[in-house]
Amino acid sequence: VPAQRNTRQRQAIRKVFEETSRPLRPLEILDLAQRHVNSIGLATVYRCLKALTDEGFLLSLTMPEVGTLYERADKKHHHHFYCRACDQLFDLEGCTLEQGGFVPPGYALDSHEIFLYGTCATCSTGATS
Amino acid sequence: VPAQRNTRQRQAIRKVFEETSRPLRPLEILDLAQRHVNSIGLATVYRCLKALTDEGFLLSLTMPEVGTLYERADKKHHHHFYCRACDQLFDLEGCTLEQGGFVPPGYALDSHEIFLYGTCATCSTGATS
DNA sequence: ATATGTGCAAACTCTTTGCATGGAG
DNA sequence: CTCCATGCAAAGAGTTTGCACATAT
Repeated sequence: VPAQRNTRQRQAIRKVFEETSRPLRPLEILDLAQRHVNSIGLATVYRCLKALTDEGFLLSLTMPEVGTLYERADKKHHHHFYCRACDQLFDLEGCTLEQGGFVPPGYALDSHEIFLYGTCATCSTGATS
Repeated sequence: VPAQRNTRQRQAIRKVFEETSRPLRPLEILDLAQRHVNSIGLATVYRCLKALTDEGFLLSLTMPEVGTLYERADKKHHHHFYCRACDQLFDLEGCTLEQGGFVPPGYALDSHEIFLYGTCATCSTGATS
């Protein structure tokens, strides 16, 4: 990770995530960051999001039907619940995969998606690529 | 669902999915469909995919890092395992959410994503929209 | 015969990149 | 003073849409 300059733009984006814990879309981030540095452009937002993700401050999250969002990386492992009614994303405490189907009381579950990433049996075994 | 004409293009796309059970990307579908009807265009592929999804023949699946894929809707409920090594998507038997962390033997799990969709407690309770 | 489906190209959205200028170190 | 980061605009991917023509019914 090369050294990062502490520009006003980068500070502004950091501040946005210090002010908000919910996952944010790039355009929301641009809008919120412009309140601190009004000349900031979308390309800079994208570049900073990438840099902040690489340096471990942010995590990116691509949610089917919703798009790509960014959130702080220092939250503990969790998953997300998207409410189609209010178009908002909620963090879920704990991990459904480990805990067996935990959904907060009062939440009505329509559907779910589980994606697993790794190495398949064939690739694990022999192949050096 | 309005009546659908049984065009050669639509037949070709149906045939592609009868020949392959793994999830396919739009460009792969175009390529495979062109073997049956070589004049078919990408816009038609997209329109047919939408129509075939609406009529329940296909399901679409947007996988983070991988993109949007389509697969036949008549498979039983399952999830997917993406192997980063071979860039292939595998169907998983059964549902991890219900069965508690099932991963086939030999598969090495790097990471996972779980997305839940529905209505949150607040929206469930009062609000008529 | 008639209206829906198709093919092409243009439009759109989201994201990335090239280049000249600005500012952190 | 030097180089990295920024802002803008253009370029790319992926997907959708307008329009004239083809074709299933």
